[in-house]
Amino acid sequence: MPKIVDHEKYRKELLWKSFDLFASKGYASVTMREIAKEISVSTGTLYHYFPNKETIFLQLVEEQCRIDIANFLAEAGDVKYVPERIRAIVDFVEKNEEYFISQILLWSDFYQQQGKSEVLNNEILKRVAQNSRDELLKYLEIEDKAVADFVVNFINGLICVRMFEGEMISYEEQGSLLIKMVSSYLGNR
Amino acid sequence: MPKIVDHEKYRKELLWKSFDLFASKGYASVTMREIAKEISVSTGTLYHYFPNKETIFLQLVEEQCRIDIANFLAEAGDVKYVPERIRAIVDFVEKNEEYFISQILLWSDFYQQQGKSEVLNNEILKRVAQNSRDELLKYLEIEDKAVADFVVNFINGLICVRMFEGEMISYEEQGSLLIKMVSSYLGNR
Amino acid sequence: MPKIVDHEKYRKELLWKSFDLFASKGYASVTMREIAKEISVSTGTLYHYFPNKETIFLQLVEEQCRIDIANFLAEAGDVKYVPERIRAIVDFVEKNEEYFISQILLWSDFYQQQGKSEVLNNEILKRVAQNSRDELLKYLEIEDKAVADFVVNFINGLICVRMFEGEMISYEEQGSLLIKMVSSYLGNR
Amino acid sequence: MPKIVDHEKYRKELLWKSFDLFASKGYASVTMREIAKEISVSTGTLYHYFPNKETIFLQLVEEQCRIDIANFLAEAGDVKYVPERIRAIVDFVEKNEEYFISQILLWSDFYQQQGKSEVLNNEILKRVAQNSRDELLKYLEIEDKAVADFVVNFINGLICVRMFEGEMISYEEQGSLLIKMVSSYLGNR
DNA sequence: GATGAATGAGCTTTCATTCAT
DNA sequence: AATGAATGAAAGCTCATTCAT
Repeated sequence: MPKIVDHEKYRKELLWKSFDLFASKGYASVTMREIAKEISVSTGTLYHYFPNKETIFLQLVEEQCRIDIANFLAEAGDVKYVPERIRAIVDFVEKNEEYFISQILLWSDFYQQQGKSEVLNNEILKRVAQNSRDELLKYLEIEDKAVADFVVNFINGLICVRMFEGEMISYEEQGSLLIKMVSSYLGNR
Repeated sequence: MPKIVDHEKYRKELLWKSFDLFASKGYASVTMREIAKEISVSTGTLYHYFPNKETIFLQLVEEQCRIDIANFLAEAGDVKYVPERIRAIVDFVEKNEEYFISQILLWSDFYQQQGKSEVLNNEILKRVAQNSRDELLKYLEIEDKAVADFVVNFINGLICVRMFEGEMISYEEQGSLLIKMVSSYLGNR
Repeated sequence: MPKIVDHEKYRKELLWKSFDLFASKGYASVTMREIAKEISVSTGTLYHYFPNKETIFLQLVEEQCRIDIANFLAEAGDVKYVPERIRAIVDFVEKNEEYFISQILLWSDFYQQQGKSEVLNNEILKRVAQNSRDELLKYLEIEDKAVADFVVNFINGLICVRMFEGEMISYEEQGSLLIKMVSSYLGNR
Repeated sequence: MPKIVDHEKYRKELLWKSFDLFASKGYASVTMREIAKEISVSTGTLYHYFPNKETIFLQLVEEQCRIDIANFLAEAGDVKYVPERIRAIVDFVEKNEEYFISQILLWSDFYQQQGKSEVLNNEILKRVAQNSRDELLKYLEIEDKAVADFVVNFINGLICVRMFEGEMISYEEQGSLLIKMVSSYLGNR
């Protein structure tokens, strides 16, 4: 009998332990040695559970997105009207802005390291992006898919812009505008 | 002081020559040797004109943004109505998507290296971001500043989303939707 | 002592199962994990039966040589005249060239790891080398031992040269020449 | 002006300084750090002059073979008859046996590390092997190329056999036999 | 001003071996 | 006896930066 270890479970544990490091330093500048040290194993052990650095990152992204969505849904609760649901998303993003910014940074860093086509063809990333968007669309319950996409895109833009321009743009103002626009558009159709 | 003039001029020349390399490979994965080779000087010379890699990148970002706006304005021409002006921006972004993605990447990269507060307080970046937005707002000629910001934010979101999700989102669909929304909103006020 | 018998038997079984791997990849580039996987045991078990990688290799070489001779003798059959017997050897070598090359490689590898004197004094290797040569000489049935050695040496050279120079040297041509030389020499004495 | 260094000349100097290390430890077990230390430069400098370990080895083999042949020709001098020329080669090999054995070991080691097809298709190795053989054939001045090849192959075999079986085989006996065989064969044609 | 040789810390990854279970 | 998780030194190689010329 080998040492009794639930391989899968331990793998996920290691994954979570490495989260903070990636979140704070990005993909490229985190070294395998650092990860190993952070999660208190040897580099050898790290490679026993993950074939390479890229895989650690990818699996982390996947795990993490699953949790994000669950968190949001739990927190957002059931609200009746579209405007309130958009508001819930905007509020959630505002509250967790720092986190979402570090997410974009992390993805960008990975993107740069791996090259465009690698990223766009990466099965895990594709699945994660698709899944996140789907869950959000499902939550929004806007029949016109293009409009639902519009909302998601705009909110992404908001994060992105806040990242580089800071307080110049306000969630309150732009969120309200988004709601008005969408309401007006959906009402007028 | 003729010497200084030459120095400055040459510095900018070197900067421009390195542009393509950064645009296509990002910040992190470009090496100083590569830059030197691309612009046909030695690494020593590179260090004579720029104190380090980061500075090259930073100065490049600044130069480049100045030109972007000019390019856009030249290409977009004078159009009478707001919808057409939004369309012009969306088209410009679509045509130069690759370029705009590398812009985001470049900025993200810098962001990560410097830390959030550094970026938001960095004079160069602040000026550049402010300036780009101002020029765009001026071009749009939308009286309500919040709405103008809305348009700019959405387009940023579009780029960002396309970067990670690829063809899943279409400029045509989302651009048209943006125009309809804004028109409808402005008309209804 | 039935346990010991089983142990020994199992050890040899493992040895044989690892043969193909060593033969095709050499000594250095085969890892213990690979061997373990190939023979369907854990690395732990591997170390239970063999103290280290080198020992596996060494014991394999010994086992293998014993079999080589048997194989050759079985295949070669009884032929009457010296030229035909030389031809049989050359043909056998040509047919099993890949194998003989990996033999040389295996031995060289060991040689390098152990140093010259170790090799020349290594009982196992000495016995194996001696035995191979003896069997070959016995098969050749050439009375003049120097001539028999000559044949064996030449064939060794052929393998060695083919290893580094490939198709440049042909078995057909050089084998025929060897036969003519030896016949002529033996006839003329 | 850069530091004045004759790049080519210095490269060869570094090459020669690394010779002993390879000769005594083989290819695989010599590390880049060891080489760097041996020749008193940093690993960075090593990589400034050679793109990788393989290239160092290959260029060394090439340089070295050139010298070997020159040495032999210088030492062998002009001798009139074929038997004497064969004798010269055998004597040279006997005198430098240790060296030739380490050569075979070195090549074998490299062979194992790179894989068969890599070696047989390697342009440098092909050229070196061809060249060495050509020079030897030219020296032998035996009209029948097959016979000349025969001599070279046999001598290679001699080295190879001596390597593994040591004193069991004598240069004196086998060399004389080779000469007799070839003389007899050439005389009888 | 200009060159490119030189540095060496640091990177990801591998692997024989050990040992708790 | 058997397992495979764990180790960590060491491998080949990269790269921003310095500095003698």
